[in-house]
Amino acid sequence: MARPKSEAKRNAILEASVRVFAKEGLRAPTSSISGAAGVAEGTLFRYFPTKDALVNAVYQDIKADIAGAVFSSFPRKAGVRTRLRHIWNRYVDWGAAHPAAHRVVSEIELWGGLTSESRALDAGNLAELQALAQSFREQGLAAKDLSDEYIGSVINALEEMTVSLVIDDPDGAERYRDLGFQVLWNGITARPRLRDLVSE
Amino acid sequence: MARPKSEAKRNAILEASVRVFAKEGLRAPTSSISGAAGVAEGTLFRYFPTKDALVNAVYQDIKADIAGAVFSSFPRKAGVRTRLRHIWNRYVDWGAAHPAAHRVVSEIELWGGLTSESRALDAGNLAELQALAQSFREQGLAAKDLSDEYIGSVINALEEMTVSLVIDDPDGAERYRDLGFQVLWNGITARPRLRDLVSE
Amino acid sequence: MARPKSEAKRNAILEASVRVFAKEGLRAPTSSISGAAGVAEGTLFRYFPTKDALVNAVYQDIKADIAGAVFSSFPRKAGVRTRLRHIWNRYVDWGAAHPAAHRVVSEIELWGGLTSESRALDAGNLAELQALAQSFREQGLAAKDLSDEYIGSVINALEEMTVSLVIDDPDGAERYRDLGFQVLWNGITARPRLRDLVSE
Amino acid sequence: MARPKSEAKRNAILEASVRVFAKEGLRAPTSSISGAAGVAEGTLFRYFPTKDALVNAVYQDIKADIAGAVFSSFPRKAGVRTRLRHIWNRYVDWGAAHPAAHRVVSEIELWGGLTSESRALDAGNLAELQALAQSFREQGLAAKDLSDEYIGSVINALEEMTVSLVIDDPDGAERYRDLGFQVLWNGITARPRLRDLVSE
DNA sequence: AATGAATGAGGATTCATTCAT
DNA sequence: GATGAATGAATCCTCATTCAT
Repeated sequence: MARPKSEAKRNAILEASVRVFAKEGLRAPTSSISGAAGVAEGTLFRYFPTKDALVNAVYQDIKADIAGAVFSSFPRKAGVRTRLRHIWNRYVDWGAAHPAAHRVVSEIELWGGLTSESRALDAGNLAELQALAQSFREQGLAAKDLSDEYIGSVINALEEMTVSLVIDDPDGAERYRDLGFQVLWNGITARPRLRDLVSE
Repeated sequence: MARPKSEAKRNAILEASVRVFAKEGLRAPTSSISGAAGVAEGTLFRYFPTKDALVNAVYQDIKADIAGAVFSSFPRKAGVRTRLRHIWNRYVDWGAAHPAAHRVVSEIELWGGLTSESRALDAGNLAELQALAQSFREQGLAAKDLSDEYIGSVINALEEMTVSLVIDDPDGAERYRDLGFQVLWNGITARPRLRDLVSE
Repeated sequence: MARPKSEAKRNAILEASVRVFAKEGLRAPTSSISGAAGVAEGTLFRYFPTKDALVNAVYQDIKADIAGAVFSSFPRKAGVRTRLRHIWNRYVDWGAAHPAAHRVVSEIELWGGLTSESRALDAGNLAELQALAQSFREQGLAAKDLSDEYIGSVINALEEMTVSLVIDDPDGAERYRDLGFQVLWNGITARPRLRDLVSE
Repeated sequence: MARPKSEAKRNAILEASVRVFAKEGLRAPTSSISGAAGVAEGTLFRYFPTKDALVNAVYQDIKADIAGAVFSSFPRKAGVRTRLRHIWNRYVDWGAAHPAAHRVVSEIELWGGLTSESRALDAGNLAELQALAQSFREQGLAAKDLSDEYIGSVINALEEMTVSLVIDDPDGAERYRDLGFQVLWNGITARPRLRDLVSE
């Protein structure tokens, strides 16, 4: 090879994309991104054939980052509550630490140009979430009528809410994180005689 | 005249905007909108001086519509739960009935071009919500540590989640509506004796 | 209508295209053309949706012009030779008078982007030519074995040759025109008694 | 060294150029050509300093190939008709065998970037042709008023016509070749008592 | 000598907005 | 007031060419 296609440059473009998209939205020109990445306009297109492909790559990159953050040292053997709390904390912390990426993911999801491959990436995370939801239900902790999928939605909705609150008010981070988990737990666990069941 | 001539034409443009923006995103050309509205390209700009102004007007129009749907015949004298349930049902039903508008509002909120005037519009709705949260707390129903604002966020997050679920699966509408409210209620009301256990 | 889409402007663009394409080839930028036509860059695309469409329109426009020149006051009742001579003269004269257009048509034909609609336009002219060839043959004038189609090809080939010669050397126009016709006539008419000599 | 290393590579590029130019036109990117030739993008420019130079080289290469095909074992001592027939057959056969190269030459000739050196190459062939025309005329075979140059043009025009017909309809190859020659011969040779017949 | 990554000027096309009718 | 033709800046992407490896 004359010069290998630098991984560093690819990452520079992805990171610049996050920064620029966060500030200007997905309608930011590719030239802003190449500029922010310190490469020529044409170079961007050697790494990503179209702007759409770039956006998809940004999405996949962030999703992989989230998955790494959330599932690294995941206490797979621990009790349901501990595992859920792990995911919760990790995701909220990730969001707090990466507000730009968080914002960009939201915009991309609304965007309408995601490839099915990109969408498939979520399946992994989701599967893990639903596995958790399943053992949650099997232990009789779940309020009746809640499906695995539904529980996943609730977790997700309250995670997103919490991340937004934390980003808007970083000083309240820990409080929001705890409150959110409490609301989540109370929201989805069965109420009557809970104390017997919740011994963990 | 301050107002341009035809209110009907203005509404046609607003409605076309919702349809077109829902399908193509905010990056849809103004010419698509004027076309969909059955007016000439130039006419649009007699009603809205710029595209940004149009987007803001769309936002305000939808928000006003939501407010009308949610607060019309609001049982101001009824109990907290009834009032909350009223808001909950009305909002979810509105979302189910207006998926396009719902989607467009989400995109506009992420968009970054909302004027402060537009943002202020929400204040009204929010005020009502927080009034509700306040009496909710005053009656000792709320889990401790939940501020009015925070309760508003939770309501909002679970509303959005529920609307999305209903739009994706209209047949489950009523079930999602009820489940969502149950999760909300359990999530934010105090759990008499469980506090001890939940301390982590 | 606010302002009708000016036919004059459309023609200005077509004529500028011929001039510019003749000088710079089909790879000339559209901006050169709009500039030469005295309109804005964007205006060109209101009249022709793509560059390809423009090239096709140029082709059709020129072909129509040729057909007009060649078949106006066509002596349909006259003898074969007169009619052939009419076409011959008119075409050669047209080419001499429109060297740029002549050149551009050649390049477009080699280009590979002609629509079937554009190609169909030639059918008209060709039909007329072949009708002529047919009556030519029916009168026993044609050398044996020459099909209508083939005769058409010969006419065309010698016409093109003649036009090129005339363009390169305008002073010899009349001579080339006469010589060419003589070669054509001798080439395609039967030679009563010469067959013996020509046996190879 | 003056010559770059691999003659094989140079030829691979030239042949790939013909293939690619025939399919995509001269506007084909150099990267398509290097790809088709199995060399790196940069390698092409070690053999040909610019794209224009490559096109000129392609032209010269094809022209040399034609000259080889047409004038190898040329019966220099034979009669005019035999010699003309030799050239005719060889050229038509070459065209039939190399439709891509034939097409590419046409496009290059229209292209406008040929160097004078490239144009000069034809001179050789042309000289031979005109020598033929000269002895043709000297033997009193030519119709009066036909210059050597003019006769060359006619030969060329009918050759091109014939090659095109053969490429479009390979089954008719031999027939087109013979017919074409007959038209050519009749077209340019004197007709004994033509004036009687041609009374117009 | 060969490679292919990097470059950036250039080109087709879009679209918000203006303005003549 | 309504229209839609006209505008040209802005954008995505291409590609001939250079140059580090």
